[in-house]
Amino acid sequence: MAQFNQTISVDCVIFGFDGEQLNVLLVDRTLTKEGQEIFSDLTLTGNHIYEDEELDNAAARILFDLTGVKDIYLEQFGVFASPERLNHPNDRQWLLANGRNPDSRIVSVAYFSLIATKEITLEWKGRNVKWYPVNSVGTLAFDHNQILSKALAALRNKLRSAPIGFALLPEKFTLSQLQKIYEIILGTELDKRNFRKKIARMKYLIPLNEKQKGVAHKPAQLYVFDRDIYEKSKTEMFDFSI
Amino acid sequence: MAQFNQTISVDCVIFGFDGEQLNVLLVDRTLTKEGQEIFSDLTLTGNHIYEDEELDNAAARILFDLTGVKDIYLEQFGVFASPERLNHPNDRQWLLANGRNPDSRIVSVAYFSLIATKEITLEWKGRNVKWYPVNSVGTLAFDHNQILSKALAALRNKLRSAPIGFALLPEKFTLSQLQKIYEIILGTELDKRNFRKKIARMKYLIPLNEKQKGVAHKPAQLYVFDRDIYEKSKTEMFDFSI
DNA sequence: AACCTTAGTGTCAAAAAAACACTATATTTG
DNA sequence: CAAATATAGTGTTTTTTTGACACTAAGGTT
Repeated sequence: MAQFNQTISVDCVIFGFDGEQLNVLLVDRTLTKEGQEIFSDLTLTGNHIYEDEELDNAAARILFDLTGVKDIYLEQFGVFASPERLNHPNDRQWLLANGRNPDSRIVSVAYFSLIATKEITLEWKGRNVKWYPVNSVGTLAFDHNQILSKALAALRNKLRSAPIGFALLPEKFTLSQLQKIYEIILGTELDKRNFRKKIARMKYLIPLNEKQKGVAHKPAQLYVFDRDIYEKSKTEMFDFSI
Repeated sequence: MAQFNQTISVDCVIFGFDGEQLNVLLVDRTLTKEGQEIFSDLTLTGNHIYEDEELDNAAARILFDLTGVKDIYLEQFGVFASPERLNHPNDRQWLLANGRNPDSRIVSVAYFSLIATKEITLEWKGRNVKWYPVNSVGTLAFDHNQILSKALAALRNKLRSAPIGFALLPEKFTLSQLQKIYEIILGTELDKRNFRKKIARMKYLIPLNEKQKGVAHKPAQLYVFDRDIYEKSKTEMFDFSI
């Protein structure tokens, strides 16, 4: 059988939470030529992998280059390799402008990641990378709308079965903040008392001897997420569902 | 950034159920030279993709070549691309013997699939392809043990949330056969009455005016799975969990 | 001091899950 | 042909989980 070589890239759907809404990190690849804007649109963050690099490491590297943070939650959720990936009039032009062959298919391994936006500062390095609210993302380049949509589905799925929401919060957080994450990602309102009943079962949620300060209302108890306890409890049981 | 081209293959973890245990389709790539066996070991079924082929189509093609059956349940569950994929002393030799470059990494998109073994006859086409019980699979070539293990996890996960078990049964089946599939794949015993209570809710499970014949006990009611009703009910609700 | 805002807490009803044992009907055997 | 064997099929009770629901507490602000 004939054997074709393909270019493989890793695309990261980086979700960020700012306390109010869910955002996604996008690259503005607006191209200007002699002061004139040729086109303007957005892509997910991504890059090629090195020849001898693990896929997971490539995704972590891309994330590190953008955020300067390591050990971030990352999960592979799919591969995309449609030959008709160029779904936007600009795509072909952009590939040519970047020295790529627009006729070679790009196989894209997709990861999603969660970050508390306040915990990091974006390292732009000349690229135009910004947070955009997930709800108001318009048309993206290539098949990136489809990838984003699958990423959201995978995120929701995962959030129901594993305590990944903590990655979107600062180290110390309140239960109301945690609840808001569930509400925004899952797109439903949750009952405060029922929510607290459930998370009371999670032994890896540790209350601190510390309260919120400087808020114009009753200060909330602060909690931390104990990863060690979680890792141990994982083997014992499967107790997380909202 | 430098751009490396990679060989992409699709690996299919084809699960088969024979009424008793869960099997997986493996290729025996025993190599003999001048009548002497050089080595003997097993791999998952897989192949390269064509240049302009959708990944899903490539997986379906591989499956069709082996089984002669189309429209089989297939699901992508991961990508594997460790540079250390050659984990067996034979792997390098085998790649050389098959005209492949053992130093170029193979990126492998993995699918799993479900088949009722009795419904098909394997089309060997000169290759040595057989069913092996999942429980007693030994060391496989490359990273195929890892892929198989992830496939099983994905299968269990999927079985809990979607009615895919029917793909492992003949068209007409009994509730006891269905229950056995759940028990064997999930690795737990299920209560007969509770199981039947749950599946009674599934409107796409249609009882026939037909019973088992030639069995030395009370003959069981036969059922069919109505895919159309299932597809409709999917949009209405999410009612499948065992 | 009154007000505003979010934190925090318990009960009851409904639904779902889990435990549990006997009768029915076909074939096979003695 | 009577008994044995093997699996089919069927309801009730208890326990657990879920979902609905409303008031007091404690800070800061006006």
